[in-house]
Amino acid sequence: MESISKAAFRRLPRYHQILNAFEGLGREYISSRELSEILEINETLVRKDMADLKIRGKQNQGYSIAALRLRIEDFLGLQEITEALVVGAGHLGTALATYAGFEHYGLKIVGVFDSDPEKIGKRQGAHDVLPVSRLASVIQRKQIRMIILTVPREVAQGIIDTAVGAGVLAVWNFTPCELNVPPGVKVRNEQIVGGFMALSYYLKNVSGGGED
Amino acid sequence: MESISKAAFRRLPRYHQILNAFEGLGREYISSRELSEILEINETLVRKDMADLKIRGKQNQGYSIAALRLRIEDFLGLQEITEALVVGAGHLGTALATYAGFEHYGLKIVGVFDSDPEKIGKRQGAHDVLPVSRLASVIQRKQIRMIILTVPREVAQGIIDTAVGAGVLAVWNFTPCELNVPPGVKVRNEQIVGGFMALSYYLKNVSGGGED
DNA sequence: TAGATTGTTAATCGATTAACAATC
DNA sequence: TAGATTGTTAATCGATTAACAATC
Repeated sequence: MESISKAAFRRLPRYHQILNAFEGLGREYISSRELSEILEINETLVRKDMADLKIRGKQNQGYSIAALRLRIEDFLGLQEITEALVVGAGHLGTALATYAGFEHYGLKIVGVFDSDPEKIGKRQGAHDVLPVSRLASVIQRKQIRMIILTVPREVAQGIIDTAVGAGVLAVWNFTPCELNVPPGVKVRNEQIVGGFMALSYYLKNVSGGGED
Repeated sequence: MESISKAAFRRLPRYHQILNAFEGLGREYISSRELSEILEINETLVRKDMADLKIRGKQNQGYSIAALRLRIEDFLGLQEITEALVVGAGHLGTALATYAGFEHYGLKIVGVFDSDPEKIGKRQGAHDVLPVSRLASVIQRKQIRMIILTVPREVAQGIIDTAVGAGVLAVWNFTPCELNVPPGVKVRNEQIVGGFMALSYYLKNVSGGGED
């Protein structure tokens, strides 16, 4: 398995996004200096990340935007299609299930589930909402490896157990709980409220004088 | 301004969430060992974080869950009410505007804005959707310091300029762009797709053998 | 008492940055 | 050529961990 440092790994999505934006503007090359200024990190660190990715730049021009973007996509496996199911058809689940932008990253939502009889059968984007009772069989039939969890916290662990039992290996968890999974299953916790906490801390302290 | 290391700061939301869960179960104390196992970090690191927060534990028992939770809330300013406006009344904006859980953190959504005439005037949770043209005046009148941005990327910079011009100091940014703001304004980028990228990398590499 | 636990210091590890050579 | 840039090594900085004393 190719690998880079944890810290560099966390920077990849941000590089990728900037590359997309610059590509949209028709730019061909980007320098480590530009990337470092946008991300507010050190210039050398950008070059080190590029070296770790085994990307080489051109003297006087910088790095090829297209090549770098493709390299990151390849590294992260974004060029293969990942089929995923959304469990929980609330507002957040609906937002994720219908967000068109994901297709650029190879993420394809192939089903939406809920346990609320009110929601089951209703159309949501390209899918009808299915009952959670059918989750396991769909995972097995379609060989699904990822689920996106946007259910109430009380039912999260039960659903993940079902999904993992049926063969799921990756869980994108938007519920505010630490879930238990067997070894070999990866959970990514979004814990969205963490972002608010950082801003709250800033606001609390900004008034008193200190900046940033 | 009280401060702790960046890395410790990022752990606070996770500590907080675990404390909530344990408090819900009626537990009074939690040991550094338990916290470390749930978060999959080193036990000593937990104790160091507690020391940085100036929280003292009890020999043989651990840390008082209630005291620790309150300390984190106090540190992050979660005990004051933060009024915020949601800009963008799509699915994600609606999810955030109607999520009841935020009130436990002091976050109070006091308005929802959109530029789509179809959406303006419609009820959303406790609020009517207002036109973006009125954003600046509402910010000024209510002295709003935070906005939550869930608009299409093309209009994000324009809206942030308006909001910052009207006095906003903190931006919770769910759009996939790096926004320009003057010094003294804090932007928190959620870049949700980053979470998917981490899982995609995992799935790409797990089949080949390596675990986790 | 023995066991469980906290709290602290010093050692280690990993990530970032400074310095500088190479090159277009 | 001078200037702009990459790429790499060594130095520094910050975060984590190991070791261990203290104490209930």
